[in-house]
Amino acid sequence: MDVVSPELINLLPDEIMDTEAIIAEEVPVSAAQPCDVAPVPMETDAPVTTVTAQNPQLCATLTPSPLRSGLPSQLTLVVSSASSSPSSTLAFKPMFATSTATSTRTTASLAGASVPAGGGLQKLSPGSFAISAANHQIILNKVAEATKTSGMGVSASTAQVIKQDGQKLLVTTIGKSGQPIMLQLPQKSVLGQASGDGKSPAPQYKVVTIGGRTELKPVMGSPGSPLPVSALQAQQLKTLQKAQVSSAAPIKYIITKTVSKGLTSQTTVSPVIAGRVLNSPVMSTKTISISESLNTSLHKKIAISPLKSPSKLTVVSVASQTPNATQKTMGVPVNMALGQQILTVHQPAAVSPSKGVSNQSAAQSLKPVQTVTMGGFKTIIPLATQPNVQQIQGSRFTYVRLVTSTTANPTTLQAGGPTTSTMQTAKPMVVNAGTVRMSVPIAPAQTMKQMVPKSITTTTQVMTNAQTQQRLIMPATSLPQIQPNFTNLPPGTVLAPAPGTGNVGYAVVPAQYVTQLQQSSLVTMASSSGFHTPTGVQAQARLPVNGLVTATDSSTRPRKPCNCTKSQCLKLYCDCFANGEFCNNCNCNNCFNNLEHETERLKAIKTCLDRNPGAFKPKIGKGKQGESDRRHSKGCNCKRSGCLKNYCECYEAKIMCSSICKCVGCKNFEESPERKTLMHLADAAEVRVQQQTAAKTKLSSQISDLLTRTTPISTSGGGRLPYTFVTKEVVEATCECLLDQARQTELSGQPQALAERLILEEFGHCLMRIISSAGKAKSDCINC
DNA sequence: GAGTTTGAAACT
DNA sequence: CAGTTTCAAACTC
Repeated sequence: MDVVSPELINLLPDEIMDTEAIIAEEVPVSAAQPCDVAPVPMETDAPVTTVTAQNPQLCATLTPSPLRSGLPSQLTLVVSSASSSPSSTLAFKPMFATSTATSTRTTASLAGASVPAGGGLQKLSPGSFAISAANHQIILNKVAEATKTSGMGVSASTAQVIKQDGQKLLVTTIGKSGQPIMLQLPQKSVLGQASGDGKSPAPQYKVVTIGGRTELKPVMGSPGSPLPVSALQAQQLKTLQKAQVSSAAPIKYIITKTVSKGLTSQTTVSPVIAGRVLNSPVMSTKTISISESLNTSLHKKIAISPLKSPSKLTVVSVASQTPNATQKTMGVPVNMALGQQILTVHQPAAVSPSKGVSNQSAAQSLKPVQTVTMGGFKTIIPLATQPNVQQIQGSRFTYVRLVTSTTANPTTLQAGGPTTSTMQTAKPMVVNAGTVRMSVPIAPAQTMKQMVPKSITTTTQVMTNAQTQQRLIMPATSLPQIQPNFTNLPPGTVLAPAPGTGNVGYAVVPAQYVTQLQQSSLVTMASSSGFHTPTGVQAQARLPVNGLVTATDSSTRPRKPCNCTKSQCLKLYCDCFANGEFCNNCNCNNCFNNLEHETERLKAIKTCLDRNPGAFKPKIGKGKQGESDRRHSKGCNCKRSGCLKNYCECYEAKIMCSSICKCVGCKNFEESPERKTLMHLADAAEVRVQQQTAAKTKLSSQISDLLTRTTPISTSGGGRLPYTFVTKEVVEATCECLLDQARQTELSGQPQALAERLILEEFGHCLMRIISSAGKAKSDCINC
């Protein structure tokens, strides 16, 4: 039973906790459902996860698991294995301690009696999902909070892998936007390395988001091990895509992850527009190589946070590790599917936020794949492909509601859901069982764990009942809830489990902080466990008007640190707070603008919103025609600065004061000579700075080049001779030699051509002597 | 770096 | 809504 902090519950918006709509979709899973019989729900309004397998047929349903504790998660795959290994079960445990019992229960609940509880599953890693070839099921189970990873008694020796030749696992999720996600295990895929079978071909795990196009798009990031897409898969994909409803050309990502021999993996995130992979350099296709080892689990999660811009996309990837070396684990990035699904982004309509329809109702209880646009915020991050993810979109941010899979019953599920299958030939099993339990941040669980110093305590528990597994049980007591207006919450805010509250509770987490925490998490994990992660999948993708996605590292986004001393950074005095960001690397004192004080922070946000519903809305509204029409939403009230100092918000924003302003003695207007003078000065200063910077860069380059080219010719040691040997005296001596040579040739009556040649030869001799002397001097210096 | 100025935010 | 206070950034020395 999960315990929710009443204090946090009070702060939870109703929208977040609304589960009624989801409950209706909650259906048990019929494990006996044959893959070839189960139709594939294609309704885009419903979350559909389809897993198809090739040789042997491997059909599965995925219910992407929520992140980390408190994020009930369950990923279920129904496997039709030709090899029918009696006990071939594979358990992928999530990075966050997933109890063995939980996985077992999940398996039992999904597979019926075919898998005895606690017996059939082989735990390869702390719980992500399990594959049971015997009962034709693959259970991807990421249980909600796992308080303890260890103690599960999982033995690597018992772990088994699926070794069917040519086996492929295709997981396709189709959502509202018609974006299938394929999880593929091609070529004798081995989903586990725990067996230590060195001869087994490198298992590959592939997650692909396909755009609206009918053809399967290339997958990147699988060097040396291309993931073949069989005709069947292609057909399935085509079928899926034909069923897609989305007419718009969505911007999507293709994420591929290849796990090679459980040692390395690469993840590539490529923005895709209308199913087309954008190879443009500016698209910042990100490839991440992540090391994995047998005793480490790689858990990747991708979070999207729109941040302050309607079209911003924050991608967070966290690699974590199971320190318990006694467990041979195979990090199967179950969350990759989740992350990728979240990552799928629709191209928002280029509409000014001011034009948008304001919907104060904020979050809505929607079908898992339904998105909500509010406050004119046109950015859409469709979670359509995510069966258990819902989007709650605010004016400047997007919430994602993760739907917890309970006991997925394909039959019931199909009945309950609008999904339909068009992949009969692919023999897919579709499980569309999702129950919204809570809105959770897209932030990685590890990140959240890292963020929250208060570790999950015993209050967080995973439901042991198979039917209610991973559900979050909310307190029966009716608690007053704050209802933060989603349209007015700080931009980029996502909801995160409150620290110390386990699976429940929410913290308003600025999107940027997700990446901030991500960075720190990576560092922490790497340093603590020796797990080296070259880079994390984190980027902020911005969706400009032209629809192209440009990924920028959030770390590069400048932000001035605040210096608050009395406001605790919980008032709009604090720029960080006002911008919806956590304080990070600030100089503030007694800062409460962090996750450790998310309760206070939520209250402060609520207070601000009560005082001013638009408190977190940008002050500088975008005009219809660009910056020329930008103006302060409220106008300034300057009295003494003439609106020509940065005290003035208009001037600071480099915009003119408008009629809205109540300033006195304003000089910040178009024809103002003072303003023009200041502008010219500012421009000139800027030019000077740029020139200086360019000059310094050029000089540095030249010096570096010079140092490089001064490599001695005659030095045997290969060291670089100091160019300082070419002193003034040396130059003069050289010139004297050359002049002397010239005189000699002139006196001897040599032709001019020959004279020039002799002079040049003399010059060469001089250089050789200089180099030789320099080398000797250097050698002498070293010897002494 | 300390002190002052300034105007937005917060408060009454 | 207006006046006052608080606050932190901008600015000056």
